[in-house]
Amino acid sequence: MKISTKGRYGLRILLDLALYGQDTPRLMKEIAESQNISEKYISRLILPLNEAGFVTSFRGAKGGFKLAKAPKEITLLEIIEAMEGRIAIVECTLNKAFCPKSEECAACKIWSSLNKKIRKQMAEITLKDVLKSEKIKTKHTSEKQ
Amino acid sequence: MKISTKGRYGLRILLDLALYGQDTPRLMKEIAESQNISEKYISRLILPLNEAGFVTSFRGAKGGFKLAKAPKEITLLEIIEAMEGRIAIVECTLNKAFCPKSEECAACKIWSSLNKKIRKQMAEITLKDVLKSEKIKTKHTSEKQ
DNA sequence: TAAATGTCAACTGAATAAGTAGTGATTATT
DNA sequence: AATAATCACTACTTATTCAGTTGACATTTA
Repeated sequence: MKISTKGRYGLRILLDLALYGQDTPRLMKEIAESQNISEKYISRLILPLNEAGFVTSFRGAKGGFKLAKAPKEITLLEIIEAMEGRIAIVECTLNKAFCPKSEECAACKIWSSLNKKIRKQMAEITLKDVLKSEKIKTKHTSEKQ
Repeated sequence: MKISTKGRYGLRILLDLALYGQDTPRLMKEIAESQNISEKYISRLILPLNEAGFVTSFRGAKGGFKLAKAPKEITLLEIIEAMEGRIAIVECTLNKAFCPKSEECAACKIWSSLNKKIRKQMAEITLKDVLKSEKIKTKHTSEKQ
């Protein structure tokens, strides 16, 4: 029952872009330094974020990344699922052919229902909410998002 | 974001006891056969369930296990946490010294809040709920196993 | 007292996750 | 057009965790 580092880093990258990448594109190098993640690893992690439409990439000199959507339009669920694939707390939620015994299936129903609730909770949290708690901490600095 | 087999098997064992172990103690061997798990593995998995007070063990000949509580008194949260330890979808929920950067901490707040919600959801589901969906399925057969 | 049971620790193999290395393609600047 | 800076993608290595087995030991009822 853990969110992988992929998922966690995905959130941090988007948070970083929301904070510092609104005007000019933000370099992977900058994200890497700011977030203390190797540049190489960032370059791998940012790919699915791009694919999911959360960031826009600008190639060439003066290139980099910008957030492609408003923070309130990006949910935690979308971020995590972009990074880790669909959330399924047990296998049979995704793969129905996974249950051999009937008892297992009774349990499966419960797992599925719980899975649905968890995904719902995650869909109700947006990047903006994360930003908010970030801002409270740094509110003196008269900074924008 | 997966429930481990330990947790899943824990639920299945309790479900099995709730269904078939109410009158006479149920043998590990029987649980093992019914649930298609090796007897040896069962013997390891049932330990934390015993420790948590969900089952009572009877030693010696004619021994075995019985459910120690009413199904409605056993929550999914308790079962999983007995089997896997406290649920913490990210490490810093348990271990505050885990956050080096401020951005991480903003994220941490969100993770903690989500973690709390997930645990709440799981605390609202009891073994009785699982039993219910099991019974609906097998109500024609007037049979067990 | 012996057969049947539960308790416990140590170990092995498999699967997954985390992170690195390197190569190629694209594009703004000069 | 050349170049330097960027993103895009694949293959690989290492570390960690998970799943399950083995086997010795302790307890208890018929």
